Amino acid sequence: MEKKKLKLQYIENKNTRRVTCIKRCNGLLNKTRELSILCGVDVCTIIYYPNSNVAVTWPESEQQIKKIIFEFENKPNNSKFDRQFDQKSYLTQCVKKSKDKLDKRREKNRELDMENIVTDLLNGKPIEDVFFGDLNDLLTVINSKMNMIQHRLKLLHENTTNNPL
Amino acid sequence: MEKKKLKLQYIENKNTRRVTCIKRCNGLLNKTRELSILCGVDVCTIIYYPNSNVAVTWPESEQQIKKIIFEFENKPNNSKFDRQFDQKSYLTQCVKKSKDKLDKRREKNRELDMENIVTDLLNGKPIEDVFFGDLNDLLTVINSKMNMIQHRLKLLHENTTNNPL
DNA sequence: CGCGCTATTTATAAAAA
DNA sequence: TTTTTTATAAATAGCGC
Repeated sequence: MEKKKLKLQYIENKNTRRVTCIKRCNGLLNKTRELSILCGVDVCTIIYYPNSNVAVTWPESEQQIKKIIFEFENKPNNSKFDRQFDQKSYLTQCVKKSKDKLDKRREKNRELDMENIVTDLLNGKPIEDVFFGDLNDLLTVINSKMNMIQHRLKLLHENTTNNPL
Repeated sequence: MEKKKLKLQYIENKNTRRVTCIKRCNGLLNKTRELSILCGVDVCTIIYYPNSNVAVTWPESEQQIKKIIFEFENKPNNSKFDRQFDQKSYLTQCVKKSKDKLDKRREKNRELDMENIVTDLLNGKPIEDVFFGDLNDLLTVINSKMNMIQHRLKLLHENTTNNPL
């Protein structure tokens, strides 16, 4: 049943689309209900079935839906349009956060690259084939690995000494 | 990381609830977006964060949300309240459907019970310990298993004959 | 059509960092 | 506390009846 990874685009095949629609509508309403119960949040979901005049909703009661809509339309501090901070500092913050994340990713990628190189070496790749620029980082990785190994050996030793079973 | 099966009830622990809320709000908005894109459905989700005046929504644009709400409030054949059939026959139908489902479940459970008994027997439980009332069903299960085995043996034989690799 | 199944993907609870 | 990771539960695509 070779289920392929979801491509997020309009499903052209009519029947497939219908089936998916039914499944996902149920899923969505269920998720809405769960969020409401688990976290005590005011939440509503309204779905219009295509080519029909039928709307399905959660909560199911028309009254409750109207209450939530009413709140939405009348709350002064509505939605995300009204921030506690001005637009510029908000954006600055966002950019900084993204940069930090990117840096972490890069670091992580670099580590993984190094691990791959180590694996290649262990599999017989000659050290001469490693790019010169990688050698420094490689050394760092190897040192850190050595430290880990020594640390674990020490723990193991302590364990064996204290619990000589 | 023993994640237990979700108990659908208000999460008392404040921190747990907050974390769950953030995750599930994101999940819910994402599911809403996916349904909309995959199936081309008009759909919206509105969430009020607890203890705040902030609402998060999908679609994000206030204009689009208002459009969907407007539809909801003005469509004549709104929602499930307007059925094509009268209430009584609808309920009768529902009850019958549920009963059928229950019967199927019972049957399935019975099968699983029998399989457990077979397992116990194979593990050395004496046949005398099996309840008398179960013996008949047990025989049925065993016969069906035997048929399956014979069927597969047959297939295997055909395969070997046709493709004598 | 709608149900049930199952391989996979996705979501997420809880632990670790 | 927030973030990341990990392991498990839940959703669901594709298929057959």
